Amino acid sequence: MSELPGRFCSIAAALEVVGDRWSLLAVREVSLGHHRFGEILEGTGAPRDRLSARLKALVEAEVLERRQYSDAPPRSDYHLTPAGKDLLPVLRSLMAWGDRWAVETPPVTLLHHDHELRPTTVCGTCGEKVHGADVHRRSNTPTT
Amino acid sequence: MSELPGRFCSIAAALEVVGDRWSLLAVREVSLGHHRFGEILEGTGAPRDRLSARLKALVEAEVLERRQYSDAPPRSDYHLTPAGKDLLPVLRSLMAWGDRWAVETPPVTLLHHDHELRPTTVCGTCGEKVHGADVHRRSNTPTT
DNA sequence: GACCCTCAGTTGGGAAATCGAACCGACGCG
DNA sequence: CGCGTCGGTTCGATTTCCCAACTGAGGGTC
Repeated sequence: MSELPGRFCSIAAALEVVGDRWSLLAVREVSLGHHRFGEILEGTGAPRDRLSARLKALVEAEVLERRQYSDAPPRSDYHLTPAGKDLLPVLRSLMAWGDRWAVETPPVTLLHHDHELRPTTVCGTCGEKVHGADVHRRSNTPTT
Repeated sequence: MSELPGRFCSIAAALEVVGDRWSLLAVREVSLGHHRFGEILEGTGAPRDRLSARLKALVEAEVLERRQYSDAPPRSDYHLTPAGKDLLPVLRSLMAWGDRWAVETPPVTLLHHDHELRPTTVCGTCGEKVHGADVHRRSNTPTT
């Protein structure tokens, strides 16, 4: 992780890992069950070399795991690590935003069990739905 | 919005708008109450020209609004539109991910009223906490 | 009015990332 | 042997990015 010029925060840190043009789309493809290079290539539309580099970086960052599933011919596929699975809420919120503000017709709907999923953020501590006005920042408590 | 080569989805559409290196950081700065160009510049660490271009694009995409608050000298500042405010859940989930997987020490804590906010995704329809295994995709219902 | 400062950009040129297309090597098939 | 597939890598051209310098409108001071 390089020295960042701006304010340090975990959003910037997260974007250092998955903030480029293709990473999140690659994670989306893997999460959709497309594990092989060619599938991810087609699903994302990324150039081969970019995808190759990104997958390498995501494996390095432990977002994806590369598994060799055949020796002859040598074939491997990509799977989500725990960190990768933890990106799914990010993808869901991004998709919800895109549905609302970046496309005319939402192309897919997520199903939660048998009904529509409407992703909603609540506070894990008190269970209450989160409204922007209720949230404030606290500097890191310097208690070592 | 250009023609995308890969699978069409709202995640890709969202990333077309805010998927570059500086957009989300700029939105973060504005959401933190830093509305002026110089503040956003310092907070993000972006080059001036990049930031200028990004802010222009975000205004164009109706994520930010530019308001002239002084004629002499001509000064304007940037505010979140409804679409911009709707990005806050994305930022929160990204921050939660970064806290967990991209930094050692979470530098800030969000407060919900007077206690720690732990962002959690629930289904808005049934209120149940969302687990990845419960979520499935449905193609767009072609019912016009 | 001369001088210097701030703020919000714009401009220019070089460095770096990105792109599409072509190529490569290991293998499988007939 | 010749062809096709899969998963990349390499190449050259294009695009984007970054940094530093400049602009331009105005303000503050003497």
